[in-house]
Amino acid sequence: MISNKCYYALRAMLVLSRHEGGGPVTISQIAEAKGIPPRFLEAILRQLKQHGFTESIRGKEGGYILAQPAKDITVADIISVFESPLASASPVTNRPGEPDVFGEVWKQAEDALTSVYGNIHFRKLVEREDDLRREAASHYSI
Amino acid sequence: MISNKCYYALRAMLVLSRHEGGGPVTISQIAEAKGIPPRFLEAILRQLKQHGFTESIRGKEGGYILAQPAKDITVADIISVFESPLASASPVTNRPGEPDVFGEVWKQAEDALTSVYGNIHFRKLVEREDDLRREAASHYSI
DNA sequence: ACATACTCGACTAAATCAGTAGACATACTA
DNA sequence: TAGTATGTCTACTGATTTAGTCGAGTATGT
Repeated sequence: MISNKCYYALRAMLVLSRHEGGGPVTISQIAEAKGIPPRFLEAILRQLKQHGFTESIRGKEGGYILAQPAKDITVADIISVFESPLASASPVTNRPGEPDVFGEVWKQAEDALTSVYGNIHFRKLVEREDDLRREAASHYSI
Repeated sequence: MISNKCYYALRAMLVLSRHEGGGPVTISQIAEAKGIPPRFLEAILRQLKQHGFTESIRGKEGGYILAQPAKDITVADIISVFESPLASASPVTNRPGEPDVFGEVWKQAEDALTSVYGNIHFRKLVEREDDLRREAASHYSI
């Protein structure tokens, strides 16, 4: 299960990706666009910055921009900032001598998720968002 | 991330699968074998019973047995008892009119996990556990 | 009757999640 | 150099979930 915080982060990254090449986008603009509590978003964007996915510009005309090209940042990159391991790897310890049958299961699951999340970058998501908007519009015009 | 509770459930099911065809196994035996807090395990086995994966026999010589053949119960079956959706589907609501770009992503992730967890049944896990034990034993005898 | 099991509902402590608040630093502009 | 619009940092708080625990019951075999 993806947390609220992580989902906010993904949607904020989507906004920044859409503005790639344009000027910085402020916290308030993103918060407004996506309906995210601004003070919470602030913490999220800072965390993304610490992991090298966003850059910030202070002062008037400031805001946030992407620190990397949108086509190089994947959903997996962002998720792993907020959710420790992609898939499981339980905290409880087995009995001494108990064979770890599930270890391979978790590994397979993690690989499966990585191959999904790791292949979706934000450039693609922006395009997909455009498509969805067009679909929604044409739905009424037919 | 798989919770402790769910991981306990999986390991308990492994014990029951190993005893498939034999008599019932008591809570204390399973708790002892896997190092699970007994009163907690009790709740877990009851929950598994309510979902049709275990059966209980009361009184002396009682205990728990599988309600279905071990080869028909998958890891996905057990996980979905304890963790609501296999993959995400966030609780936060989008802005009205905001296209749901991530919906398809969650769906792909869920499918990927289902195809991993849904293809591992407990008969296979028991065999795998045997293999691991043999490997560990041969490691010392070489 | 008695011992050995499972059954049920309520309870609690600790951790995590979701979000808030206040004081501060920086940068542009007049 | 004052003012305003931005991001930065640390700490805090309430709600929810997780991980158990407890006490009093119910069924079964001998």
